[in-house]
Amino acid sequence: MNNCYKISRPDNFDLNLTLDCGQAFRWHYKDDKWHGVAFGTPLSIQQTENEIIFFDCNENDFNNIWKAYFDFDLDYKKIVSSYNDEHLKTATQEYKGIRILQQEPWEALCSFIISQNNNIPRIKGIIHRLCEIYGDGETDRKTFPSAEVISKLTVEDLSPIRAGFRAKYIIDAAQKVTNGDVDFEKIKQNPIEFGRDELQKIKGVGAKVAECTLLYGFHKLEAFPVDVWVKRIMAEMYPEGLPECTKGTEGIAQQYLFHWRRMQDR
DNA sequence: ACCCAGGGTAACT
DNA sequence: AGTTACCATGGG
Repeated sequence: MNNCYKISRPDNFDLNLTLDCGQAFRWHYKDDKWHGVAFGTPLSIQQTENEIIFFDCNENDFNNIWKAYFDFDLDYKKIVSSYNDEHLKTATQEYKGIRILQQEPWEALCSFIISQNNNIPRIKGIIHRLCEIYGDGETDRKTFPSAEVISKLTVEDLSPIRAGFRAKYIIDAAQKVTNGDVDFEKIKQNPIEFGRDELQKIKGVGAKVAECTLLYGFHKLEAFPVDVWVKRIMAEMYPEGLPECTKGTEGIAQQYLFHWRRMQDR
């Protein structure tokens, strides 16, 4: 239980920014560490100047789960340095180290259904209650409940999580994922347009939720979620659209711009 | 009391 | 095809 696994800190990786930039909702910071659960596995993780320390984690867990989760195999330095645009240069320098997590598709889908017309603190609260009630494991380290489990619930069963009008959407998503109407394997294997159509079969999933699911759950880096903040950015800075240099990694550019713009209003 | 939040749906013109 | 009220909930 006390074993930990250390790596030297990768280029362009900042744990605090990556876990607290509105892409994942289950991590919380306490006693100099981040605590969370992904792929059914709890983790505590700490960043020092030169190292990343994974607590209660062996080499297998690192290689099988966390290496991909934190996207350590992708060269962000190279991608970000290709952004020859003034706003993007500013955002990527000021918030250097944000990465796109590779979350579980179902968790990403469910989380961003909950995100609609909602704010981040409340999204976190709803997801926390969902996991505490229907996930497995110890308190505060519960797994994210599977689509199969949620597919058998009713709107009344979900009332304690206080998701409001989104409860029926969560259940519809769980049922379609479980019965095969929405096929995650096909979304993985096919071009992004397929995933857009497939995910929007679900009630309560429109363009924005689909883009978030494709970006954070399927690592489709060309996905480009447009929420109220990105809408402001586009109106204020890119009335003609995103610059060419972001082609293929629009989702990464979006994450930097989203966080940068949000921080300006506080 | 009013407005907003990592939106989407349905019912209007 | 393009607008608009409404949807639950909670914080400012």
